Amino acid sequence: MADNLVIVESPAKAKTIQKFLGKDYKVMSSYGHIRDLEKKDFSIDVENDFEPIYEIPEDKLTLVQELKKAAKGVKTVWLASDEDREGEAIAWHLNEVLGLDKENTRRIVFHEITKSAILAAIENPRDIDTNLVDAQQARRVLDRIVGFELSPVLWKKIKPSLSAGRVQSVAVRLLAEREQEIRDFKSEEYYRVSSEMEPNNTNESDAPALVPCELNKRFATRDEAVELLEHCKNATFKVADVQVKPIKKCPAPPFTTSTLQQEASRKLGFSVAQTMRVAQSLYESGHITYMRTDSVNLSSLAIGTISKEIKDSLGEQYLKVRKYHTSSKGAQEAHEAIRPTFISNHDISGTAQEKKLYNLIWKRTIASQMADAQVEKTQVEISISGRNELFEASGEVVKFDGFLKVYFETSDDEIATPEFHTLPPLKVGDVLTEKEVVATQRFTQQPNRYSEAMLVKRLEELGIGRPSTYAPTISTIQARDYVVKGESKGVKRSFEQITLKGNKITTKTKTELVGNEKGKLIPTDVGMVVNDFLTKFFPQILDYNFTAKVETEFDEIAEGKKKWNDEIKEFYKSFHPEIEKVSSLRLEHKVGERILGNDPETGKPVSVKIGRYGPLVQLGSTDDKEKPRFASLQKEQSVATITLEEALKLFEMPRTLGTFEGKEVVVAIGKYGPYLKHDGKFVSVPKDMSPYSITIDDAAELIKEKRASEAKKVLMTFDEEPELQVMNGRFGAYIVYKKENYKIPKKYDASKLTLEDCRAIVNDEGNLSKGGKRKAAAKK
DNA sequence: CAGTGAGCGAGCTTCCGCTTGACTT
Repeated sequence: MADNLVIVESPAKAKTIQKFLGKDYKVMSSYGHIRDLEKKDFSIDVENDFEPIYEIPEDKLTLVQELKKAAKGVKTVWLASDEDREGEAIAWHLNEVLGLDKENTRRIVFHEITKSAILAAIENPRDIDTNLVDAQQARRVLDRIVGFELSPVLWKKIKPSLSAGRVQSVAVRLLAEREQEIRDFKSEEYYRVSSEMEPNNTNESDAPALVPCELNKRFATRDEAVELLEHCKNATFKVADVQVKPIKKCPAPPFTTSTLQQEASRKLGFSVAQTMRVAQSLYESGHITYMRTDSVNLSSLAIGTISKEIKDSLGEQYLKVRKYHTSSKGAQEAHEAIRPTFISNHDISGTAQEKKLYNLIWKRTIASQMADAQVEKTQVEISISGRNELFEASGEVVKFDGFLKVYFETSDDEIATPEFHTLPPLKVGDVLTEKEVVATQRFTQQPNRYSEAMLVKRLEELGIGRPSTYAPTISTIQARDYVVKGESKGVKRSFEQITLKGNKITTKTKTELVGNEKGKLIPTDVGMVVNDFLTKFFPQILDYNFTAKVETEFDEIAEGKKKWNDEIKEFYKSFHPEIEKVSSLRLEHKVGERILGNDPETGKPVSVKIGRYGPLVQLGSTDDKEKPRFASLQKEQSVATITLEEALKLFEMPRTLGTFEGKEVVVAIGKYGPYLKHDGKFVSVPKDMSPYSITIDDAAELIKEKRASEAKKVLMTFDEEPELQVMNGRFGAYIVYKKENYKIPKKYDASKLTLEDCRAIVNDEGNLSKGGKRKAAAKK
């Protein structure tokens, strides 16, 4: 029986520490928090100094029982949760819930999982820091107040089940404002002039022959650009200036959660959630250190092994030991940076994704302790006789590759290698001849939408959210339908390219795709309307600095300068009346509603707004004797941009097309797009056909096609057993009997099944497909 | 697979931060 119980937050960590401490110590994990505010109710006693009402969540009950039992049997309990606000609170909750007594309880902390760090921690125990715990309680209570008071206002004013919170609402705001910028953006035309020139005295054979360069001025009009090209026909080009400057390039610091998510997104195309899933599995199998961290710090042990690795494989000159400092707001630095546990492992075994991510982490870690790259940058200015504009060219020569070496070593296509191009040797006064001069019509670009990783970056800069919540926040705002991760297909645009070559000027029209963005976060109508509402009525909460402001208060609580309930009371005093006020506001129009005009036929008003099930258009008003008509917006339409004409069109659905085989055919737009209804059956209208212009003949054709493909689905029927059919599905033949699906075992030839075979298959329980059960479980 | 929405009704939804789990085609 061990004399000591050590409790940490993560089971993987527990396993490692167990190895360091040996059998006198039993190391267990709390799996994060063991207690929280009650899930259902507000659970803050406002009248009683904002006393929080805690509960042990159901899924933690057995764990807590086990911890209690373990604590009873030992001399000393060591609370070894992380050294940050949340970790301190976990220690305190454990202390309370397990009923530990002061004599036998120690609080210890360490920032890195190394034997020496843990032994040192055990030598230096302390008491639970109640001020830090109070700072956590303030954080927790504030978030509950904001979330649980704000959300019901949205249910009442916009639509049920929506949510708002200190973090998610600001995340949506960032996206909504960017979207507004894009909507307001007016693209402007300009002309960019570039050229390729050849030095007249080319004698060095291995140097590049051509100088790519660009004019230092953009032209607003085509005429100005053409005028320059005309001028270039007879102009002389001379090197006017050559500047050679040494530049130093420094490696990036080791990964934190947020930078790992950004790099994995850029270089590997991983989503934020995917990165975390893969990193989790690397962590659990012991390949990397903890993946939820805001620290760029490396343990001295790690710096030692990394230095040795660099010296041994690349040489001393590539080594430069560096200490990085975390600059991000609100960082709590309870862990190390994300790094390989053993830097000597250049590769690991695992899935393809695990290998790729590990490789990225390995390179970044190694590079972070390597020498700067020394680059010589040459900037050249080329004058045009008779004009003031200049052509500019630049080239770079790597004098010492330094940390860049680890990128060059493996020429992995997925890893972007920095590009350096060199110039031919040039000196002032050298004369050049133009091979061609090209003026290209360009348009100023609309701002980019956020990718998941870019959003995380921005949130981190603002100090909003924590490493453990970046990925969940992104799923929440999508689950609420505030944001979709989507494609904006972009539009084709043509542009002109005017080329001067061999004293001739020619014009070509080319096309390009603009605004084509994949996997970007796009706010929905609901997201835009909710954001407008929240920023208008609760500007203090939606303020980008709100979190930073409350964080400084939490810091003061942690330092013992302020009492947490006083701070919360102060906040509540101003916040709660706002909630009451806005909640009882009688608004003339529904939030986000737009009046589009009147229907020319009936004269009734047409409006667009967010309904209980999403965006809709309304024809007629509720005060009218006649009930108003409603129709949902189509996927590509939006509350902000729909016109009266487009809205009126929506009311044309559902529409009766005529009759086919004596039964009515109706076209309508449903949840899954346009469809036909005929004789109680549904047929989808293909994407290339418009439901507005479809004719009864088209419809009849579609119905027949559907029947034909249906017929192919049924392979066999038996007169004796009408409830049994052999069907042709996506994965081959299967049997349907009394609405249950059965697999056909391999020993049968599916095309030659007899009724007896089928009965035998159905009677064997083992052939029953479990598909239905899984769906039922997923619904929960 | 296949719209609903304007008022008698019943009760539900929701926050942020810690941490993993496991019904398998």
